[in-house]
Amino acid sequence: MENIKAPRGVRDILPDESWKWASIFEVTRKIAEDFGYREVHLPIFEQTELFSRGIGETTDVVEKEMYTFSDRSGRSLTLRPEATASMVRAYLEHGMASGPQPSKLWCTGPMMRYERPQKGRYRQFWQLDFEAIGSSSPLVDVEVIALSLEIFRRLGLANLEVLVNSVGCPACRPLYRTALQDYLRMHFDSLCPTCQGRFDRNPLRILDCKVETCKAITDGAPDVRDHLCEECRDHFDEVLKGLDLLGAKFRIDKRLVRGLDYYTKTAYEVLSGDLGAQNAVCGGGRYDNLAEAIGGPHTPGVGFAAGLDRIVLTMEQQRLGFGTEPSIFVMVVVAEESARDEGLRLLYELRKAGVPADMDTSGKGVKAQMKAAGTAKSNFVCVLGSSEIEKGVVAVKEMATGTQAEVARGRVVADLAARAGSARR
RNA sequence: GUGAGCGUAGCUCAAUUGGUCAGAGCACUGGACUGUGGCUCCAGUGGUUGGGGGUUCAAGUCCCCUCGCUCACCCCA
Repeated sequence: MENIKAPRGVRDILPDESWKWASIFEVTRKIAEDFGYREVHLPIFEQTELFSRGIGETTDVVEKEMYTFSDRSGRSLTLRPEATASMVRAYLEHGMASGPQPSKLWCTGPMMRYERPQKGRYRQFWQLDFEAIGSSSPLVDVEVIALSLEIFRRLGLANLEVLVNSVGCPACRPLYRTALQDYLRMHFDSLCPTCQGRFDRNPLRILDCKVETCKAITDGAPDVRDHLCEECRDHFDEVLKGLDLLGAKFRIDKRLVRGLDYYTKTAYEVLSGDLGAQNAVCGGGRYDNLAEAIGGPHTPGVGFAAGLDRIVLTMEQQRLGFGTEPSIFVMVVVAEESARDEGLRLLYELRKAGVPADMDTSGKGVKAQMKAAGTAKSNFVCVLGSSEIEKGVVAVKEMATGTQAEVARGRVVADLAARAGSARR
């Protein structure tokens, strides 16, 4: 412990927690199938330009949060800070536009951002990422949002808030931007210093400032929806209509803006009421300009990223179940040294039969082996000693009841396999 | 990058105004019960008190530096 520790902001997911993650992946994988999304595995690092051009040169992510390095040939590479840009790159690189549209893809894995760690924020964090690329239909926006809500529904998450908004497109956003600036200019002196700094660079961000005085000012600010072009307005209406149709509970939040440049039209976010300041458990929206930004043909797309670390935090906070923690079903206990070979044989027969089984290898006494079986929460113990071997039986003890019975050696594996099978259902 | 709080055994925490203060519980290992767990009792393993420097007769306890953790700002998943 003296010297080498995990770097700041990263952590180990140990066995007591990893099985919970596995159960979330299982649920997610099933939902992906149910919605027709196929899994892809993407590289964990990319050419730096993919992100600097895709996400936007002036965004916080690109300006100060990327892990960028040169490899041995001098190429500039970056550990991915998010998955969407990679997904679109893969879509373009493999000509997926020639397949059925939209291409519905998903992936999971770690993302890396150099940020100050705090509750729910790590330098390496896991996301579930779903993207539908190649369609501009608002029904796809609806599907993506519905899919994310279905994940949370099946996991049992409560106390969530769904915020939806439209951030317009290159045609109408600039007009709104100036309208907003015109309004804010009248109150410029009352804005907090941070917002005064944002005024020119990114006035939309002022809308979600947490300072009370800024909030009061932006309460009266012009609404994006009144400034959307006809196309964006129709699109937004269709999305809202679709969500209503599915009975989705959401709130239109005119303050919802996005930190990444590539977003157009639909923007949405799912907030957890059981996290700290970092309360977004999922964020997404439409990004019709991303493909062009990274050098491809105009290709519309929608998607979302959900934060696994935050989902787990919320689930633990809400004391939700994670399915079943895997455990050893049978412990083989060897009563005497002379029974060790037979014990080993039995152990591997059980394992081959698909019964989770284990055995002590350190030569401990029977009592200690029993205790280990208890700690491992094993359902059964098979005791083997010279007397059992002579009689051709195995003493099978059911740990929960404490009852023990002799079972013929020839039948014991099939018998336990049957019990393990029914126990798992 | 900024601010605040905190760093004592694997875990959770004790240690009066600096003076046997390096401890307890849990966990782990062994024993009481020489072939049987979960209860009880006993014993044992385990810490250069995050690291470095300073003040002092004496520092876990005070001061400085450093590293780390936590929460918040910022930003987002």
